[in-house]
Amino acid sequence: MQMHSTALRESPSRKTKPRIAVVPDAPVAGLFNLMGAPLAFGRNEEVYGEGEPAEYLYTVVSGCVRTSKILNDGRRQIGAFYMPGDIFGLEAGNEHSFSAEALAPTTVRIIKRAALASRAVCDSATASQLLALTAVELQRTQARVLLLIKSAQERVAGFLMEMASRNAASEIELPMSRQDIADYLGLTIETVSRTLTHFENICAIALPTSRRIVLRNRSALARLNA
Amino acid sequence: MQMHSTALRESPSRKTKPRIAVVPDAPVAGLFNLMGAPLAFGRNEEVYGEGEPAEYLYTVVSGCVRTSKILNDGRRQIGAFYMPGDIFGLEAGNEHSFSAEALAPTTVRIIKRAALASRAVCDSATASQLLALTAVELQRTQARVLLLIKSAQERVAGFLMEMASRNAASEIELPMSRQDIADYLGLTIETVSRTLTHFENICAIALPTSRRIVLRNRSALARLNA
DNA sequence: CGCGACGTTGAGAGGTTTCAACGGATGTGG
DNA sequence: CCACATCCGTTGAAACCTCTCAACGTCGCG
Repeated sequence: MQMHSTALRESPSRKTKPRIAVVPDAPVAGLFNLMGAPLAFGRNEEVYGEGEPAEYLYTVVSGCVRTSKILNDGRRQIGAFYMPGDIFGLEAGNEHSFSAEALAPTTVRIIKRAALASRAVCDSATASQLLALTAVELQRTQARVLLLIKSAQERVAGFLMEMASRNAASEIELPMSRQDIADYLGLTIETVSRTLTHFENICAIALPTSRRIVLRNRSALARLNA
Repeated sequence: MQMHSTALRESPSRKTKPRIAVVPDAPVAGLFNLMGAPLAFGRNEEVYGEGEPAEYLYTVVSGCVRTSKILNDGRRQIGAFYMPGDIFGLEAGNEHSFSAEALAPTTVRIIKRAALASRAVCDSATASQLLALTAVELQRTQARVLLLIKSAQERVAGFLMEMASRNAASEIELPMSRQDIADYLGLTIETVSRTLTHFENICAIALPTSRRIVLRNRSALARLNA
């Protein structure tokens, strides 16, 4: 059994107290007119836990959320990263198969699943939006599978491209730690770090800060991504 | 770039001519009352191709289907294996992102997506079945991600458990080649082969034939699966 | 200043791939 | 019916990649 990852290095902190966020509406599906008031979470604060009943759907207003799961051997698997406008909390069953934590100070808005479900029964627009949401999630997960069968370089390059595609800009501010990236890509923190400095050495990227990445040569990255 | 996989070793054959299958209804969602007459495909015959418009949904009546995709570097990625009762052809967009081929002589039944979509607008039962179908697909893909971050042994063990869970019996007849398994798990054919013989050596399985696998010690496999 | 969380770098061990050869099963043609 | 070609699966040895263990550097903060 190879492939080490974090075993709960994160200390769940509840330092940040909930506050009301003043942020323009993110580009979410129309059904989120039904959303309640914004909720705020501090860094590493848990939005919901694995195994809890999945009562709500969430949309990120500001900040960033990761979903994760601890395997029985202690390794951690990241489900996904959600940026402003993204919706998470969707589940096939009635309870969450991942837990969700805020990567940074984050505000989300919630909607009751039950309300959505009952609405979907008569309102086909709501139903099709739910379907579309699930389909998008499926597509992302399939893209992830495509990454995971590749080499470390390709995985990291693919990850950078994915992050860049959300920002449009060529400079990315990563909200997650190296450990998060490693657990997301099924690599170790050291391999991620080494790969990034390798990319810097071949001038594909620049690393002004460890959390800030400038894409110098996108086509080179795309080539590495194969 | 590590990790070699097949580059189109299969020769698409159209030897088998379509015939009518006489098989009891598989345990599929109720909406498949709308299904057309059974269609038959021969070994390695293509059901649909990547990039083609996704006009139909399919359900496997007998046989087995794999979905696959050729990456631009020639490697092949298997999307999934579909057994009798399974439904495939679901797509987020309007065209297939994978191609589908019969692994063995196979019969499927089809339904027009457009018909389903228009029906879903007024019939919320149909809509929720579609949603459930997509959710199941999502869950399977997430399970796949969980496998892919693990070691070769764990992947193969997990694959065997997955196959066994569909058969209930402790003896599995694999419809797919070693290469298919390798491409599904992101490993090489040699690693898959070696891992299987290793499992045989530790008496976790028996291999009467290369395609036939007897599970001798499920808990040992589950442990390897971690 | 010193501590702790985070990130980088190095060296060695281990796992998986690569390249190669072999054996068995299947199907075809003589 | 047998010889042969082909496909599929297995096995071996060496190269390569990633992990593991360890040390060091940086940053923010009490």
